[in-house]
Amino acid sequence: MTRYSRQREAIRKQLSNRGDHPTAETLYAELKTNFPELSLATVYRNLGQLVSWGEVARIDAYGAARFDWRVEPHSHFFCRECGCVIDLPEADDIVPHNLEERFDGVIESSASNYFGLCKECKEKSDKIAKN
Amino acid sequence: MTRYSRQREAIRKQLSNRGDHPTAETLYAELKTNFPELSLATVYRNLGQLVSWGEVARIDAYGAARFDWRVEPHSHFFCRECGCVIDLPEADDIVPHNLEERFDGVIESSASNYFGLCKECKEKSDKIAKN
DNA sequence: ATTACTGCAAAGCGTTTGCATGTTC
DNA sequence: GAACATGCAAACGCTTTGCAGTAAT
Repeated sequence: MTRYSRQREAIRKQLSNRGDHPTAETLYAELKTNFPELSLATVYRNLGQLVSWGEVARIDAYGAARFDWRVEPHSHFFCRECGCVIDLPEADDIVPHNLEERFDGVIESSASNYFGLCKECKEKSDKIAKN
Repeated sequence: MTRYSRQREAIRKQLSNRGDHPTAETLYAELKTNFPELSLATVYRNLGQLVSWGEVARIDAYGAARFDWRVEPHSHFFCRECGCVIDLPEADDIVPHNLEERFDGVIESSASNYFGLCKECKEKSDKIAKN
């Protein structure tokens, strides 16, 4: 059976308070300030549990995994400049019609990833281009 | 300038001969039989170059990266059972209309990933279910 | 009292890098 | 002979695991 743990509760709270998609390391650093004895392994272990319980989504990003409080399927944008990950305005993780008919296996889920420059990085590069 | 190398040529050939999406390790193991002095680092270095030259695509899969001779954008299916990666019948990596208008950055590319059971694994699990 | 959860450190995996040597131009 | 490419091993970054101790039920 699963038991209460202060650490898990803190991780849950921290992740739900942030709207974004922190890495385990980021979460760890933040929690560590008010929780000096916390260990990174505990963060990973708890995130793993939350994911397996369907409370949290794991975004297998390029580099370190990111964790997302929003579990409903939705798309993500990855900025190639600053590495940030942004929720896209609406879910479009819909399997295109015909695809399932023409594919011989079973498609259970899908994820669309978009790549480019986020607003901030776009503005920065525009500025540089003007000079 | 870039120079000829037997190793790079062998990697190119091996990757283009296979229709699938091998990992660096798989490629290395295969080439090693006819090329005993080959080093894994060389495989990684050359794959990296081929990717940066646009000759090969890197699929940042879950676990180890996979490499794909097909560079035109197309979707991939990941089997949760055997871990295989399959090209999907047709490219649908099209940025949904409206999305670019409602997103404040620049979307340069996208990738759709599908997850589930491949044909073989589906048949296996069907068989087990019948017993 | 039982057994889940913790912290720590060590190991794991995939990948990259430093360096001396070999190869291509 | 200049510079790119190689092989090897060591280091890397992210993540998991083994273990002895702590804490929740």
